[in-house]
Amino acid sequence: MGGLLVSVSISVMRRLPAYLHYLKQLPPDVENISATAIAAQLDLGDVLVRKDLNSISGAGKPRTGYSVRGLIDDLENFLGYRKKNQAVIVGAGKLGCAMLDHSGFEEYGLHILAAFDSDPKKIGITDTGKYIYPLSDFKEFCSQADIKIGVITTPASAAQEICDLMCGSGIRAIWNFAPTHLTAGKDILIQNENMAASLALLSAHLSEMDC
Amino acid sequence: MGGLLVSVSISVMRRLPAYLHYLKQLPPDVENISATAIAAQLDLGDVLVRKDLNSISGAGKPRTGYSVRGLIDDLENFLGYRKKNQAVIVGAGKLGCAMLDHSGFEEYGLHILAAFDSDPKKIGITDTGKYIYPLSDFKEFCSQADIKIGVITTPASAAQEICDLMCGSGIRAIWNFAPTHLTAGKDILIQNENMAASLALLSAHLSEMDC
DNA sequence: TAGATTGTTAATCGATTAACAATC
DNA sequence: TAGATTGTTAATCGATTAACAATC
Repeated sequence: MGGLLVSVSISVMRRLPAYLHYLKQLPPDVENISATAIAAQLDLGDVLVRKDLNSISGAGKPRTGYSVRGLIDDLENFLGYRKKNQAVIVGAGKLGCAMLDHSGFEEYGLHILAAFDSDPKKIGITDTGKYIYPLSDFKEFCSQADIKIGVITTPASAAQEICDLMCGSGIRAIWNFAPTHLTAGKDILIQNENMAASLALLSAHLSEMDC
Repeated sequence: MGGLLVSVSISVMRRLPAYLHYLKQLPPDVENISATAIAAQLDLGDVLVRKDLNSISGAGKPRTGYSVRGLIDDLENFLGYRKKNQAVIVGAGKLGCAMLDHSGFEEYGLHILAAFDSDPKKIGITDTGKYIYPLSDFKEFCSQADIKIGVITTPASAAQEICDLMCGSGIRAIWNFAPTHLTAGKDILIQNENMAASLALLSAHLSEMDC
């Protein structure tokens, strides 16, 4: 039930999950760890790690380092992994269904309740027993369940329309997998999972090596 | 068959696909467009757009702007979307299969040939007719087909092992969806699709709003 | 020509790193 | 105490923005 009001830059935020993951896979008998050790494992500078950790935790002690347990606690709280964020998906294609049935997001506090699709053939129930509802039920469902997070896995052509629908249904944060730029009011966070950019970076790396 | 050897920072690279997507969805009668117009649509600064475009294309003309056609050509070539990059997936779970069957990556020049899994129950053929082979065939397959890109969609626990296998099979660029940090030789590009970080950003945005 | 737009050089901003002081 | 490690202040680096000159 933290609620610590610390604000941290986006670059820092991106590294925090990596620290947490590293700490969690340490053998259970490791009680303390130094920033230098973490940095070496994750290919980062040691001062950077110290600064990052210091900004969300006060747990570091000279000579001994950081308490692994304490750091995990602070990271999980700060990252919201101990909250239960309810979410819904729009777009029950392959990717949408894969995400709906994927249990791994629970670990990060994301609980995906259901998916919605405009295609009547998609309506039904998945392998893991989750429901796919008609898109017409979307707004009602979201306000009933007080959903704040929406995931878009539609084709690019439908994404902006769905984005608007989400904004009109009380959703405040959107995780967008459609390869397109979405516009929404500035109190709505749009987090793009930018696969096209990732692919371009892979391709560029290969081209570089050809020379 | 471009091959222009321009190198561009990662931040620029990430924006290029957004420009391309915007240009492609313009009505076909728009022949020229100004950096200012693009910038407004994508919530970017106009000078930034001009600099980005200028670094990969020489097509800008004072007073008229950029040729939409010319820009699309230059972007597609630069981003490697017109190349055919062959790739394979390891980890034929929900996400792996969704990606294997997803036709959308072709548009970005990524052709996913097949998937591999260590679980014998997963071996077989998908809805779209692609094969899932036993992991033991992986190395042989990659060298035969001269595969340079590997996609990892295994659980975190198996990811490093698969990463090593890929490196030993001639793969030069890895697209990692497992939530873990991978280490490989520095001539191998590891592109992490950092979902945990995305989720943390969504969660942080919601917490901020509670106050 | 005048005006819109590009491209470039200088200024600003933010993030990372280096140097060092503080502490157990 | 001496030494390892943290945390902080100053320096560097890179990316973005502002100002302006060049061009059609």
